[in-house]
Amino acid sequence: MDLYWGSVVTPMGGALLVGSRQGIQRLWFEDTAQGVTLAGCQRADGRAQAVFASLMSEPATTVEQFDVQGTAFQRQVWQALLEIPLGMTTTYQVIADAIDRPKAVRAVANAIGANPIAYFIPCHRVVRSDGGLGGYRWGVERKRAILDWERDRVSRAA
DNA sequence: AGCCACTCGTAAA
DNA sequence: TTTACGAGTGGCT
Repeated sequence: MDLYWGSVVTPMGGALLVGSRQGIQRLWFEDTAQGVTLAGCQRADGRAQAVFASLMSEPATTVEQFDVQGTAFQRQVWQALLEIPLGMTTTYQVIADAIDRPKAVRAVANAIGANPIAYFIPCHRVVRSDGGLGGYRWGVERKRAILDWERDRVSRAA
């Protein structure tokens, strides 16, 4: 199997990263990482941190860059998330339209909630059509914090 | 069968 | 204007 795991420090707190030779499998924020199974994984903090750093400087653009498991529908949704630019937000409805399933908004939201790779598959950039923030598996406060942090980063770069 | 990180139309305050 | 509620909707367990 050849799975490794390690702790990494993200701008919004510690996280657990699990990966294989094919790429990251999961990235979970530590304070809500209950349920993550590390059985059969070798601890390799250095490797995890290197992969993390590389993704921070060069964001992924396709789901193939990760070793994620999911249904065809979920992978399609996650791919759409990777196309949202840093510092921008979109809505659940826009994602549903983008994958050509305009009526499956709710299913899209479920798929987004099932995203196994926090932050790098940017589910935090999806908000409600009515202007509300929507939900976040790791707490809406963190969702807001990530969005603020990203906007700040973009404005500094400009 | 039942659960949802949604959305829209309608209605009441 | 804002808030509340019902129904439509579809993937997933």
